[in-house]
Amino acid sequence: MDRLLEVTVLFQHDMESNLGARGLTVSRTHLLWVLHHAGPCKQHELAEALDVTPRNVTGLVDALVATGFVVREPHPTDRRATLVILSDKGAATMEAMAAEREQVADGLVAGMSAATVDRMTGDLEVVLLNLRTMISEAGRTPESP
Amino acid sequence: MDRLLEVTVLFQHDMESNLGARGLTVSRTHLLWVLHHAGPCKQHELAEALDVTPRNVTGLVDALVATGFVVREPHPTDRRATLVILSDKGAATMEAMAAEREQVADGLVAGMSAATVDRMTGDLEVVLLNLRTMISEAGRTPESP
DNA sequence: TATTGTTATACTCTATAACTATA
DNA sequence: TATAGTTATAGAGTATAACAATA
Repeated sequence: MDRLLEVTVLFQHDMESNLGARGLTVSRTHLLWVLHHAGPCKQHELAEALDVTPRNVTGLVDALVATGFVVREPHPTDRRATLVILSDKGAATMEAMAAEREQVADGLVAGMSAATVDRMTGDLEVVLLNLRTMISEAGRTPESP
Repeated sequence: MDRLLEVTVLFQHDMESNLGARGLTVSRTHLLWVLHHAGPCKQHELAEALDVTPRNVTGLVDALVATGFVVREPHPTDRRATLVILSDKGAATMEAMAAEREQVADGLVAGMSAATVDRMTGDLEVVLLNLRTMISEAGRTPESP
């Protein structure tokens, strides 16, 4: 199972490098990702989607506005709320990332037959179920780094 | 390949919860892990092992001393350096974590035959190689959260 | 009264740069 | 001069609590 951890760590690390080159961080990208899929959102909705406090969203959106990835607009019907919307730059970035994502997914299974990939996917599904079961059952799982 | 990411995210999240319950963080545990395997270290050595600045190690060790997981001792031959050593509490914690780790590894593949596990391990090895190749080749890999 | 977002404050991880004590 | 660790400063993510404006 150390393979899994190793893949995890490498992936994470590489991801941060690439985002950094684009002027983004993991958290901010996560927020952009939600906007990309859900469309314009209230900050409150973003907080729920990211499982983070509203205060935290304020900071992330501030940073994304400053770097031009999103814009704030007043909510049409609720004057307490603000809508967060992808800018042209933000939308283009998300498009590019989605495309890259496909490439990477293909690259990861390079040299493996479709059957093998399906098989591994099924195996991982079992692991995922086991993991979920363990988490909900007790709330244990250890260290590692 | 989304299975992989999902496993990754769940794992990470659960790990943080458990460490938090013990009064630890991922970074601090990583440092303890190095001490557990390498024995007493100079802070400089820890900085290299964790791939982090010496200044950062100072902060981590400060926190671990304050919470009683490690102690600082003068280096026997180099009076510039300090040795960081696991306390009894720290050592006991690492032992417990190592044991739990085995349990979790078993739990992850519960219901899978030994042959299936071997097969999946081999598949993941290929993925790992592909990932390494992609990283060194260019330095690309995308987002995702 | 309840909700939305903000200011205020604080903790953790991380980095660079400058400084002290030793080699 | 070079090395080990520290102080000083800064930026990112995160959290709680108190507060304003609006429902």
